[in-house]
Amino acid sequence: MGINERKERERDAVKDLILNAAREIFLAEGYENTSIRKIASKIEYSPGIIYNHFKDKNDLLLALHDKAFECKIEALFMSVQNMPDPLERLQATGRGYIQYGIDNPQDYELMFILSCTMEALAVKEEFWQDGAAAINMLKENIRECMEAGYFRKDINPDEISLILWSQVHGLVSLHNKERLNIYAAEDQKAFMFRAYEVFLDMIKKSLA
Amino acid sequence: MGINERKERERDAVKDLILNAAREIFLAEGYENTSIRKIASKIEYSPGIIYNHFKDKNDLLLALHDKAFECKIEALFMSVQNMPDPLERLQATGRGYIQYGIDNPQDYELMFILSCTMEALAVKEEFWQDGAAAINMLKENIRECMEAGYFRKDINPDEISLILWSQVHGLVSLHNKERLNIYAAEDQKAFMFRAYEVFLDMIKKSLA
DNA sequence: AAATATATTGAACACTGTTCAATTTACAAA
DNA sequence: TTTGTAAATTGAACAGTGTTCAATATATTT
Repeated sequence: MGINERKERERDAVKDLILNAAREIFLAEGYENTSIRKIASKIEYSPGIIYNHFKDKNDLLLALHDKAFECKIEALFMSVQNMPDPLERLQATGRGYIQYGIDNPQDYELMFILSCTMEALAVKEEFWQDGAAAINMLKENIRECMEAGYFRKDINPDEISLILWSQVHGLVSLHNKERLNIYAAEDQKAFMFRAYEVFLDMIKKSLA
Repeated sequence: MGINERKERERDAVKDLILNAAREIFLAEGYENTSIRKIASKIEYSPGIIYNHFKDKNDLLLALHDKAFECKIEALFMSVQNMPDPLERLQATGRGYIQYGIDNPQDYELMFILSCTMEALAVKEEFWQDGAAAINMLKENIRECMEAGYFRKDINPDEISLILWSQVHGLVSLHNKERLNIYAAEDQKAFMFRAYEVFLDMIKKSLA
C-alpha cells in the first residue's frame, strides 16, 4: 500500500511549493514584504492552504532558515575541505563566509539576524542543529591549526571560534546594514576585505 | 513678537510627545509591533497627527535612531574619557559598548541593525553624523595608542577601528539574536566577555 | 453507490500604514 | 468684537496585512 506514501509525497510537494515561493519572494522583496497572500497567489492556491502546512508565518520563517542553513553553510565548509593546510583553510573559510554574506544579504539575514520566536523545544533543537555542526567544524579546524603548530596549545578553541565568527559576522552585518557608510572608503567591500586580512595576520601572530 | 516662536515650541512639544511615546512602545514591544495607532492613542491624539510631524513611519524611525545615537554613544565615550592610559581606555570602550548593547537590545537594534530607507541626501548625512563622530573618537584613541608605544606606527587606524568595531558588534548582535545558543556555555554573557578579553590580548600582542 | 476522510477554499475578523476632505482651534486684521 | 485666515487636528476611508473557520470539493475506502 503505497497510497499513504504517495499522499504524503503530494503533501510534501505542496509544502515545497510554498517554501520555494516564499523563499523567492523573500529574496526579492525581503521578509516584511513577503505576505501570505503573495505566496499563495504565486503558487495559485488560496491563502488558507499555507496554514495546513505551517502553524503561522513565523513557522514558515523557521523552515526557510533551516533550508538556507543546510544548503549554504555546509556547502561553504565543503568548498574548502580539500585544502590541506589548516591555517589556509581557516582563512579561506572566513573569506568565503564574508563573500557569501555580502552576495546574499537576504539569505544572510534569514540565517543570522532575523528573530524567530520558537516556543517548542523540539523546534529549538532543530533550529540550532546545523549551526552547531558548522561551529564544530570551525573548532575542529582551529584544533588542527594547534596540531600543525600554527597556534599555541593553551588556547581555547571555543573562545577563538567565537572571536573568528564575531569578526566575520560583524563585518558582514555592518556592511549589509550599510553602517560602513561612516567610513569614507572608495570601495567598501575592498576596505572590508583588507581589514579581514589584517585581522588574519593578527590572529596568526598572536596565537603563534 | 514671540508668537511664532511659541507656536514652534508647541509644535516641537507634540513632536517630542510622539517621539517619546514611539520610543517607549518600541523598547517594550519592538519595531514591528509599534503601530501608528498605538503611538497616537498613547498620547491621546488621532493617528493622522503623526503625519504632520513625520513623512512616514520610516521617517519616525530615523528620528528615533538619531536620538538614540546622540544620547548613548557619546555618553559611552564620555564615560571613559578621563582614563589617562589610551590602551586601557580603548579596552574599556569596547567593554562598555558590549555592555550597553546587551543591556539595551532594542536600542541597539535601532542604531546598528534596523534598515531605514533614506532617499534624501540631507537625511543621509544627518544619519551618519553621530556615527562618524564616534568612529573618529575611536580612531583618535588608536592613534594615541600608537603615540604611547602600545601599537606599531605602521598600522592603519581605519582598518584597526573597523576590526575593533566589527568584533564588538559581532559579539553583541550574535548574543542579542540568540545565535550564541549554539555554544554550550553555562553563562553566555560571561563566555562572550571572556572571548572579548582574549581578543584584547590578541590585539595588544599583535599590534605591538 | 454511499460513506468517510482529507485537501482546499474564500469570506470574514481584526489589525496595519497612509491619505485627505472636513472640522476645530488660534490668531490677525478690520 | 466680529470677521477672515491660517494652522492644527480629526476620523473616516483605502488598500493592505496575518489568521481563522465553516463550507466545499476531491479522493479513497467500504
